[in-house]
Amino acid sequence: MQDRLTQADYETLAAFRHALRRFANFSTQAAHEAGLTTQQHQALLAIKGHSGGEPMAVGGLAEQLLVAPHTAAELVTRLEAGGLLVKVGDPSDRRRVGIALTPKAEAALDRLTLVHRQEVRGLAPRLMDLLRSLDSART
Amino acid sequence: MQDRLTQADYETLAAFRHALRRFANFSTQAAHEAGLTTQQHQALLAIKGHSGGEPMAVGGLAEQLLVAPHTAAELVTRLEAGGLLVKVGDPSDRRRVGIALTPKAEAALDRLTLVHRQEVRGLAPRLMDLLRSLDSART
DNA sequence: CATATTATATCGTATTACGATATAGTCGGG
DNA sequence: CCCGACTATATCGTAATACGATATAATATG
Repeated sequence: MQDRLTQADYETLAAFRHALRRFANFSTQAAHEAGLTTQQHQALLAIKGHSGGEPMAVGGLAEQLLVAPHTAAELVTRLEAGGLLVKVGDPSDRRRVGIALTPKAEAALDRLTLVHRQEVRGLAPRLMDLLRSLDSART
Repeated sequence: MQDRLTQADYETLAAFRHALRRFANFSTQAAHEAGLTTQQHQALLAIKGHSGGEPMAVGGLAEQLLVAPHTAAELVTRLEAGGLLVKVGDPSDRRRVGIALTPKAEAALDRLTLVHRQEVRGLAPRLMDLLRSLDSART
């Protein structure tokens, strides 16, 4: 379990990080081509992928993106300015600000999600290999 | 292959990105506790994980980190100032600047790599599930 | 030997997440 | 029913860092 590190461990972990960076890079570029920053794209995806019944609020977005609530608030402000989402008041708790995607955001996200699914599918075999390599030496 | 997107696709992809963010977050925090930024940590890992015979140069580091060469040069400058690496001249091409880890860097990287291997091992099952989910609907 | 190309470095700038703080709304005890 | 504690969101100034444009040095090519 906590056996010594080998040079192969360093190499595998380096390759793993490299693969993650390549994916992040691909994603950032795809987002930019759609006129979005990668954070904006990931915010839209988090909102769309939010399965709960209630619409997502600013705080929930912060939680999904692992940023501070006030950072999510800033992000939402920029997205709203770009016409990608609208704020909807929550009658049951008027502090909360629900957020909903606009058709423009849905369209952009749809395109981005298609190419991302494609990319992840292509990436998967290599990623799985690396994950297994890091695990295989386990006692 | 290019079948329609379902709500499940959005949710799986959102969960995948969430998992990646959690890993990135863990890594950044671990690096900070070791007195490094995450880029510095990843630079050290890339250098250590570089298997080629020649020592890694600034340009090679840039390639591994997917940043512009001059960004890698800045990063190297900061790492050198922190006593984490030393530049070694290349006699065969005096433009090139080889980079080698100091014992201090080796020690920090050793500790970080152990906890990262642990974290990746814990992360692997979930990640593999998500990767398979994105692939399973494939025709 | 002049010019193009490659490798690294410098400088100013823009983006963005954060800390500190502010405002608005909710809730529970007395 | 109202006051203080708490929660949700928002604002502002700041720091970190990757980038574009550019510079310098070394090598390669014709």
